[in-house]
This record gives sequence, structure tokens and C-alpha cells, in this order.
Amino acid sequence: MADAAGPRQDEPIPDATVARLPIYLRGLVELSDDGVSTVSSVVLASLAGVNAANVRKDMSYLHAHGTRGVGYEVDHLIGEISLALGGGVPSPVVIVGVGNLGRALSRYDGFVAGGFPVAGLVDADPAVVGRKVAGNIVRSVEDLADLVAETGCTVGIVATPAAAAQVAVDSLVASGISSILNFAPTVVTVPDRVDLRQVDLATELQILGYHQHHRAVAGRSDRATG
Amino acid sequence: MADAAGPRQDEPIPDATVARLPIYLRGLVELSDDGVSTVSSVVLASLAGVNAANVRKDMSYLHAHGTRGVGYEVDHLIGEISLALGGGVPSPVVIVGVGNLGRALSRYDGFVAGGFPVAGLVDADPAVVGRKVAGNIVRSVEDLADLVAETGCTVGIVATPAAAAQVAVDSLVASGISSILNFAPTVVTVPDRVDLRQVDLATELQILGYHQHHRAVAGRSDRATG
DNA sequence: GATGCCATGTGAAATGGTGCACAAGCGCCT
DNA sequence: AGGCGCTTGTGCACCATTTCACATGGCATC
Repeated sequence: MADAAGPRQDEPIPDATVARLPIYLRGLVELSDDGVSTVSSVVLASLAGVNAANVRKDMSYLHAHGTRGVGYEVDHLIGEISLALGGGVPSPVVIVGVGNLGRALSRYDGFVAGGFPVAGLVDADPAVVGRKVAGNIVRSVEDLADLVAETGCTVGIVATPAAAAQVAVDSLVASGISSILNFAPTVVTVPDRVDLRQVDLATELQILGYHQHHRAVAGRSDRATG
Repeated sequence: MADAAGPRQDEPIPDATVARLPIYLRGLVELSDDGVSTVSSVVLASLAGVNAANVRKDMSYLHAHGTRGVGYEVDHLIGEISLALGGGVPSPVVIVGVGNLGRALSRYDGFVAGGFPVAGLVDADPAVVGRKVAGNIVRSVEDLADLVAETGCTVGIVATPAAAAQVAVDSLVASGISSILNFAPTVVTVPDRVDLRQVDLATELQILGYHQHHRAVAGRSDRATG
């Protein structure tokens, strides 16, 4: 892979494409498990729920070329996408906040399958520190820097209440973490060098609520108009 | 509100705006709790982490006008946004799949606070049916239609393993649910009349992994170039 | 009552992404 | 060896969204 004068991996891949790569990867792994060796953009598109031209353009960003008239090699695509998504090297994660959500996340096997083993749990509550959750001893937030150094974690997951989220984020940043996934329902700020993504459960429901309400209102005015 | 010839609420609000409304709402409620009565677009923008002009344009879609030279009335904005996001009427939700994630979601108080009380839990596993989780008796998926009819649920949350997700979604659709939030890491399909949103935890981490890897590669080539 | 300050509301340009449509190319079959 | 069908790769136009820049208009002060 890295034999020639270097692949153009420093070319920017559009964010929208990056967001689709994990979806493609899941579909491809499934195909590979079923013994399928090649796949066309049309099939992969239907698996991922997107447009076929979109798939082809996404693959071209990865320099993952297919064979005209045939399609893409499944295993090759798996390799290319895995490489783009973190180089195939597992990135251990540390979870801050061992409440309901934190416990569920620590037991979520999708993380391990995706190459993100849970390397440690921390919490600010002394009553929780020392207890064993999903095979990990919960440690104090004061040990966070040590834990990160020991385990080589580069990703932090924030599953604290909203009020504690910014403190948790600051601690993670101070520990040298470079990527943070925030589940707390609040806006937090990070330095430029840190990548932050927000997962907001209540917000997602509220967005659904908008569409529902909007449909209802539209339906009423349809009847009123008719 | 509905006194005049009817507000233009059937005009489409851009999806990107709808996705920001819950964020605004959270910031505004916080301001209201602090006794703040008016807010400028600049302040609200910094609270939500977006551009000020963006805030103003978003508010104009809601027909939530401010006062020039002063700003927006906090309580008025709260009312307008709440109205847009479901009319202020709570929408009970039903959770399908009472595994780790399902249990955590059923205990997540952010749902209740956001106007989405958990009205019921169902699972396909007979060993789980009948047990009490977070104050709700788990019922069988076969009772799903009854449960939806009894409670008036309009929103379904899928927290099953990936393999069971499509079946769960189909059951929800058959029960008359019109909005679905899917946590299972798989692509599912729904009829046009149903609104579907996907929350994919592993995918979020993989996206973070891309940026991390990309930074590392860029850093290496910086050193190689220098 | 006039004036200056300040924040809104919005036209228009810039940006980013999507999807169509078609040329180019590869393999298979004759 | 030649032709045909299939699929990739991509230029281009369209659409949604963001952002800038500025005119518009209200409030407070003098």
C-alpha cells in the first residue's frame, strides 16, 4: 500500500463522504461474509440507501477504483475504507460518566466490533469509583490523564449530565485526547486541535416531533382547503 | 396564535433549521431560568455554536420576529420554537428492544424533559417480557399494536440488535407509528409516510477515527516535507 | 422632537453536496 | 480478433445551506 511515492491520502475527503464510509463498510463486510467477491455501485448503493453515482464518486475520493463492466472488489474496498477510517488500528476509548447511558455504552459490543474497545471508565462520583462495570473498574476523573497515558486512548466519550459535560470535556482535552464524542445534551467547546461530535438523543426526537406536527398541520389545512 | 387567517406554518422550514431549533430551545430555557428576558442573535448564536446571521434567518422561518435595536424576547422564542417542535403536546414513545441500550434509554430523563415520555417497552425475548424496567412492564412485540393504540404513541425507538431491526421497524409501521428513531447499526427501510432517523454510535466513532487518522497522516507528511 | 446607536431582516454571493447523463474501458461471447 | 453489453468515472447543472453586507427601523438620550 505505502510502497510508491505515497498515496494522495492527504487530499481532503468531503465530510459527507466520510459519514457514509462506515455504512458502506458494514454492507461490504456483510457481502464478504456471504462469499460475494465483487459488487457494483448499484448494489452497494441500495445496501447503503444512497444514490449509485454517489457511491462511485465517494469511491473515487478514496482512490478505490473498480473494474469497468464488473464492479468493485469487495475485499479491496473493505481494506481501503478501513484504512481511511483510522488505518485499521484499533483506537481504545475512555468513557467519562458511568450513569445509565455510560453503562450501556460500556457494554455496547458494536464499539469493539468497530475497532473501538473500551479501555477505561471514569466518573466524578466517589460512590461509583472502584466498582466494576462491564469488566472495567471505574476510576476517578483525577486519574484520567494516567489512564489515557497507560492505555493510549485517543478517543473520549462523554456520558455525563449536561451540567458536568464541559468539565468532562476539559479534562479529556487536558489528558491529551484528540477526539470526543459527546452524548450530553449541551453545547460544549473544544480547542481547534480536538475533534468533537455531538450525539443528542432528545434533539433527534424533537426533530421527529417537528415533522410529525408539520404533517398533522398540513393534513388539517388540506381538509380545510378542500 | 391561531386567531388570524392562520399563520403560514405550512411553509416548509429547512431541515437544517429544524435540526438547530432544539439547540436554540435549550439555550433559551437556560436564559429564561437565569431571568434573562431578551437575547440578541449574537448571544444566541454563541450559545448554540452557530453563526449569528444563521440564527436570524432561522427565526425568520419561524415568523418569530425580534425588535430591532433590542433583540428577541426569550419567552416568546421559547413559545414559538416549542410550537414548531410538536405543538407543545407531549408525544409518548414506545421502545422496542430492552437490551443494554433500551434499558438506558428507558431511564433517560432527557426524553421526559423534552416532551417524550416513555409509554411502553416491548421485546421479542420471552425471558424479558413481563419484567419491570424503569417503571414499565415489558410487553411482547405481539402486543405492540395494542400498546400503541392504548397509549396513543406516535414515535417508536428501535434499540434491537441489527439483525432484528427491520422486523422491529416493520412492526412499528404496522402499528401505525409515524416516526421512528433507529439505534440499530443497520440500514432499514420504511414507507414514505413514516419519518425515520438514524443514530449510529459506532459510525460516529468511525467518523472521529477518520479525522484522527487523517491528522496523523498529514502531520507525518508535514515532517517529511520539512 | 431630533439624533445616534444598535440589532434585526434580507438580498445576493459563495459554498458544499447531489444526481443526471454520457463517454471511456473492460471482459465475455461469438 | 471483433463486437457487444455492462459498469465505472466524471463533467455539469441543480439544489440546499451558509455567510456576508447592508438597508431598515426601533429605542434611548439629549
